[in-house]
Amino acid sequence: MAEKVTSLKVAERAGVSQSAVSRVFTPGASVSKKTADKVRKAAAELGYRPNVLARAMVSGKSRIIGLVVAYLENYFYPEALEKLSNALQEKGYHVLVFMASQTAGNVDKVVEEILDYQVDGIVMASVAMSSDIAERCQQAGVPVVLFNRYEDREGVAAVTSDNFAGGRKAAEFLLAGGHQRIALIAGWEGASTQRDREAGFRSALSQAGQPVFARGKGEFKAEAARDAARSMFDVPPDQRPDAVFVANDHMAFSVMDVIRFELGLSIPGDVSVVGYDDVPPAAWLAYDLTTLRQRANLMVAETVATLMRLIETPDAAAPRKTALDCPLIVRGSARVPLGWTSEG
Amino acid sequence: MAEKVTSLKVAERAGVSQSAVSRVFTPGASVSKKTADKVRKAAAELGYRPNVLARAMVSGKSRIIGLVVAYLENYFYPEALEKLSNALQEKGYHVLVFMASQTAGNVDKVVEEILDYQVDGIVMASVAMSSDIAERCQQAGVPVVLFNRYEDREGVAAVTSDNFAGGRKAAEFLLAGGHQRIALIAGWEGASTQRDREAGFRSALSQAGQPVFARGKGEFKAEAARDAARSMFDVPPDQRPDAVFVANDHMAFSVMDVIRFELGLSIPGDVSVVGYDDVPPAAWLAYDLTTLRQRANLMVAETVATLMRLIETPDAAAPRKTALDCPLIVRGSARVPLGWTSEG
DNA sequence: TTGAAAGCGCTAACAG
DNA sequence: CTGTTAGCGCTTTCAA
Repeated sequence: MAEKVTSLKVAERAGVSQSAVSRVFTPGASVSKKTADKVRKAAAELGYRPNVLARAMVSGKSRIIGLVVAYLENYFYPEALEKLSNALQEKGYHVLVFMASQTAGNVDKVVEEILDYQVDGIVMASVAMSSDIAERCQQAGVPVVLFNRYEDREGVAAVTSDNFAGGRKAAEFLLAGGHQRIALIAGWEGASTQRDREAGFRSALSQAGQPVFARGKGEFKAEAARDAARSMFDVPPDQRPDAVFVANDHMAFSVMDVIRFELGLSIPGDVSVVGYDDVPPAAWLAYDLTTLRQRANLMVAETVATLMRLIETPDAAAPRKTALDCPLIVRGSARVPLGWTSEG
Repeated sequence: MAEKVTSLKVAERAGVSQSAVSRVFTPGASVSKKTADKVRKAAAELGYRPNVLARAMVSGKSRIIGLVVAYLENYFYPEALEKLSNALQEKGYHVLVFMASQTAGNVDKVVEEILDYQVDGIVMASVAMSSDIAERCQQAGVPVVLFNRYEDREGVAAVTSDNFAGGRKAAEFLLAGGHQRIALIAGWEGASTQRDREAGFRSALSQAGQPVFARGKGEFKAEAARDAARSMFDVPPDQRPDAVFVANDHMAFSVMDVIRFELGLSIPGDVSVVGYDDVPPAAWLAYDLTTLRQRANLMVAETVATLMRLIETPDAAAPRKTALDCPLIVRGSARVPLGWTSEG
């Protein structure tokens, strides 16, 4: 392997000082065109590129963003990851990925590791944050943005969709469809998204004077949702819900599989199903799932904007919590009330 | 934000030299238990953790692996990414992700950026590698492993499944099922995976004296596959294939949608479908897709092993190309020959 | 086993 | 505008 090409080598070849080389590669530094040309020429000949790590050390800015994810089985996240990585790349940042199982201590450990890399910021997708760790980041001066989760606690920025409103819309749609026995398969109780979706759902239902006919625990996992669906629907017809709101699409698919293929019921003939997220498979015709769309584009854009604001002005006002509107995408998995059209 | 805690601060508090602190945090360095205890105590009190970047600068090892991906819509990759990241994390490495569109120059640019981070190795998933860039990495002394692709060129390590054998199995299964008009929807021609799958498929077919009844271009994209399926199947019954091998699951789903929901044909009654990858949705009952399983676990394990070998012994023998066996998973989307059982 | 000293490759004042 | 001079926080000789 060839010798390492340093700025010093380039400087020698170009006949300038080493700092001149540095300046040429530092946007906004003052260099004469003549020097710049000489340096660029020498750099090109040598194949020189600045060492990002060295730069990070002295400048204190690594241009690395740590990303913690725990849940790539939910296809909302690959999409988000892709968009996030692209958006950050455009701003000259790169993403260091850390997988975290939702285990208690694990996330904390992972965040410590992230901090070791002197990241400029952290995005936590679908993971909860202990206050210990929040403080640790604060004290390290590293801004954190929660993605698709939030903490009630002050001072932690978060970007979500408006899950409460989304839950309401699901219920309203089912109500308008004339359903009488509306059930819910909930996600993992530890998630703010789950809590808000259920709260919104319940609020609309009770406003209409209807109870939640049945409630299953899906934990945001396909397996758990399948079990929940079995005990919810494998019952005599008169005890069976005629509609179910499933707290995310990932679970909704396995719920639909149980309803149609294990129990031989028809969707939406016997049961209407509404999901949440609008991941790509929701649009596949075999599912054709009516669902609340989380707009990954917008959520990512807002996340990046928030992060940049926090990085550039660390002493800014209290970090913002954003909740983006969440359109109902009407497809074929739930009976459509007369005259109702999709919001998407 | 509190002051930065450096090894020097810890040294002062522990009453030892700064290098003593360094040694305590360097596995395998020689320190007395007494010093170690003092240092650890001081470090804990101060919340000290070594700065990975500084360490990387002097040691030349960043413990960062660059990962280039281009294709997260194919759900084989999120799975692989998750497993890869986990496996690497266990070995004390972390993954810096770079999204690359398959555009010609783009990958090269991305790899340059990766190199700027002084990564210890690079994994390229589903992206081709120009020989320019291969040389660049070589000269920078950074080992590269191709994941789910290979280059014919010597000297580039690669991990794939045995796509030729897989293609053969697909054909043999369809043949054994008694199909007379077996078609193919191909992936992107630039990919070695596509070429091998098709070659294997053709080899078994011609060995049985059958032609490829029809061939569509799916490009590994759902949209393209949909169009290909439309023109392949929306024809008079006697010109219609009775079976189709689709070069990956991602495309197979949209092909199935066209066949069943747009054209009202039955699977496997009118048409048998076989895919490739065995991504999670292939097991969802609404698709229940017979497919060749790419064992992400094994592929990732092999990738990590290869990478570690290359990192630890840079002057090792010519990098290895591995092709892992690929079992046929028999489900309901293709007619099952009598007495045939799944390999998975 | 330990401390002192010399950098890793770069940026950021500071004079000139 | 440009060169000189200090480091960034750490590992690693080299003597002691």
